[in-house]
Amino acid sequence: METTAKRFRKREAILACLQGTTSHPGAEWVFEQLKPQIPDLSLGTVYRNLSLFKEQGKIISLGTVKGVERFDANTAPHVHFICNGCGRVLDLAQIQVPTQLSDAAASSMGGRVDSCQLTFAGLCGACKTPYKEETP
Amino acid sequence: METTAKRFRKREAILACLQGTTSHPGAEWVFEQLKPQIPDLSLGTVYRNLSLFKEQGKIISLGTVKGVERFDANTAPHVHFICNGCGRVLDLAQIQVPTQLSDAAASSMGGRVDSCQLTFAGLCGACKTPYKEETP
DNA sequence: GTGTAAATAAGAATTGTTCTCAAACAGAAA
DNA sequence: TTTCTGTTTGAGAACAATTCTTATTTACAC
Repeated sequence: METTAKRFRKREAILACLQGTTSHPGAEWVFEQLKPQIPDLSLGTVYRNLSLFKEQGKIISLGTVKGVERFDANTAPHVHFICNGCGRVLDLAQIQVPTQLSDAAASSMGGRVDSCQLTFAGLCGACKTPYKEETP
Repeated sequence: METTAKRFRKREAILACLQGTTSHPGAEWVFEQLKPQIPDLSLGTVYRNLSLFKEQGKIISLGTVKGVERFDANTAPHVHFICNGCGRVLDLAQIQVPTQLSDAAASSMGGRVDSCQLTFAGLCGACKTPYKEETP
């Protein structure tokens, strides 16, 4: 029977959805993705569980892009690029934040550094050379 | 009469307020600061003008911290530290993001890098060692 | 004075997110 | 099986930050 996954926890589906994409989506996107498979999914459940995963450290928040909080199931420290054109968030896996920067940060303000986020913004390859956009 | 500047543009007051602080505030904070001097200031005006300044490049947005967008009139690239204890945002003027990182970012994704933000998070000196009393 | 375009106040509308609560569910115990 | 108990959920109300609308005010040119 095809009663496989649908009867089980939606929580797992939400985490799996995030783990199965590199698009650093927001809650709404996850909801839209899962809705066809899980028609009785509620947007509130998506928010609730994303929030839970964040607390548990299973996912991280990249902050809000254009008013929407974006998430990443890749919890390893890595660098991001936000396209101001299309809003996409890309991983820049090649780039590492030098550890001496973290050390310098900690010592320069006498506190403790728990995490760091390096984010570049600009235009991605596709948006850099766009089709001509007209205002009517 | 002391009706000198207050009857003139609120826009200027909003920018000046942001330029006169290092606290990386949000719209509400700016509004509260100016309200005593400009009693008929509207919160909408603060939002509108912050948005305008951002567009014009006169200020930058640090993104949202706990749901509130924070701004900085210091448009020179610099590093920030967010204290998870007290929520303050500090400048780490001593630290620079190596330019080769930006270059690497741009070339690795074939786009254009317009800005970068390096943000550390953790506990500031005060929050790291709480209740440390000074000698009386 | 009149005309005009920019800036504003006030608050309504919008939007992303959180909260409430009753119902559904999963698993343990009887 | 049936009952019990704590967990998860759907639906939508509530909320807060931000944006939008509109009528009014201002600055300035004529």
